[in-house]
Amino acid sequence: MTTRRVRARRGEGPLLREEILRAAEDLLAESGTEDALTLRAVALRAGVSTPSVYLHFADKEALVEAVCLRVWDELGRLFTENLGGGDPFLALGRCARAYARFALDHPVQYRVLMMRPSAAPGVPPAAAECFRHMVNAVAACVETRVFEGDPEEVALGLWSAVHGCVSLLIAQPGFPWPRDREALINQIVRMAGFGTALYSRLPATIPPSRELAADLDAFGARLARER
Amino acid sequence: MTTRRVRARRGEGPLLREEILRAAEDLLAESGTEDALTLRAVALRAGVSTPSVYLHFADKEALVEAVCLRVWDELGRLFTENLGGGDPFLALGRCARAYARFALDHPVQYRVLMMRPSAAPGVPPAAAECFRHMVNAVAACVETRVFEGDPEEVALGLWSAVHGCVSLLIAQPGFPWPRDREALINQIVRMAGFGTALYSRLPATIPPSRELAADLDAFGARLARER
DNA sequence: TCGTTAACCTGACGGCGTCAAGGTGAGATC
DNA sequence: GATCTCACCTTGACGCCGTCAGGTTAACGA
Repeated sequence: MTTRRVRARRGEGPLLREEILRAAEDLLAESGTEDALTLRAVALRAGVSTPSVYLHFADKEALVEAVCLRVWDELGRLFTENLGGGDPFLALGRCARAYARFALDHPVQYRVLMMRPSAAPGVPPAAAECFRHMVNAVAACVETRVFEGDPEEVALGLWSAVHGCVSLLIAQPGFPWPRDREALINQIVRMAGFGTALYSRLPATIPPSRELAADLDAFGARLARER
Repeated sequence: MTTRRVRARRGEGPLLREEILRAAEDLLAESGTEDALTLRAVALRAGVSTPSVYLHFADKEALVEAVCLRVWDELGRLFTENLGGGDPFLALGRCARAYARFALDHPVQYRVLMMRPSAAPGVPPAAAECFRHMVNAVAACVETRVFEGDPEEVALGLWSAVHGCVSLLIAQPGFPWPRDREALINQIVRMAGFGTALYSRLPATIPPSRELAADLDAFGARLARER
């Protein structure tokens, strides 16, 4: 759309904000990289002059951030969906998988918001809500004693693990990744969940590898036998 | 240094490459962000005209990458140091901690190389060597049976966990991080290590949270009693 | 001394984010 | 219906950026 936009009527100025966001969103979807989001390109697409963008966004950074933030509402929905009920440990796992799937479904937006030096101090507002959800879910796991310690710290650890996996998948597609991404995510989520549950219970000095392996074998076998 | 560089003698053209890298390195260290690495600024600092940079680097991307790659030799050294000997599981832990420390010591370089869409396909050469080291270390752990499965896949999982933690620390300083970074790293490393060791041994369906917690308690207690 | 050529420079191009200033037309006012 | 007003948007420019085509300079071999 290079046709000139008709001027909004009085009191309807903010409409332009929405149209600019739409234009930027489309541009991002088509190009697949945020480099395509130049103010000129966005303004042209919205049928408006370049500096008009400044009527609704402080600078380019604010525009890009706003564009990428739009999809994060979806993530909030995913969290509340998956944290619904049932066993809190399983709920947390579902939640982590949903997070990973979300990130891989929106790689550009995820990169912009999570893998760049954030201009504003503090947590990105959208991520803050998700984090709050997650801390609650972890707290529920602490309640059932599957986790121990400060829910915030534990949540940060779990978040780190999942974020690490998806961010590497996004930024380093050249790594020797296994075919099945879903399986990899599952591996990470289980690793993080069980690892968190286990490590706080271990004595300060752990046995040598071979003995630890045998002990873990026994534990796994016993767990399998019991049910 | 804005003084003009004296022209290199015949056959000593490549010297300029080194001086440009030095200038860029200094600029990066002083500013703390790769945005300061403009070709003009680097060239000025090196006492040379802007297009002269192109005599030794294909484009800006190549220059920035070369600058950031310089510190990765150090990481290779750290790996071989820490993977030296002793229990392979412990060695892997030392290695992961060294990796994290390295990343936090060189946040800009780490971000540029690991948290951006890599232009070149395949693993960044410097990271590839580290990865090879890590796969070997994991293979040693598979040897002692503390880990199971394909060493490459397992290594990717461990790498993901540590990378996730440090990349979040670097890109999201506003998160409610605990005071003690070292402790956080330790938590992540232990989580990843023990989680990887444990999860492959568990039955397909795991017990509900409270029972799992009790089982893990018992396991931890038994392990503590045994030594 | 002179020609060759490696080493480097000049000047320019198009594109970028950003800003100061000006236009313009829809709706209120008379 | 004419006029005024000001919310909405444009024009034109600035300085910076990466990049390139072509020219200049000086170290060396003959």
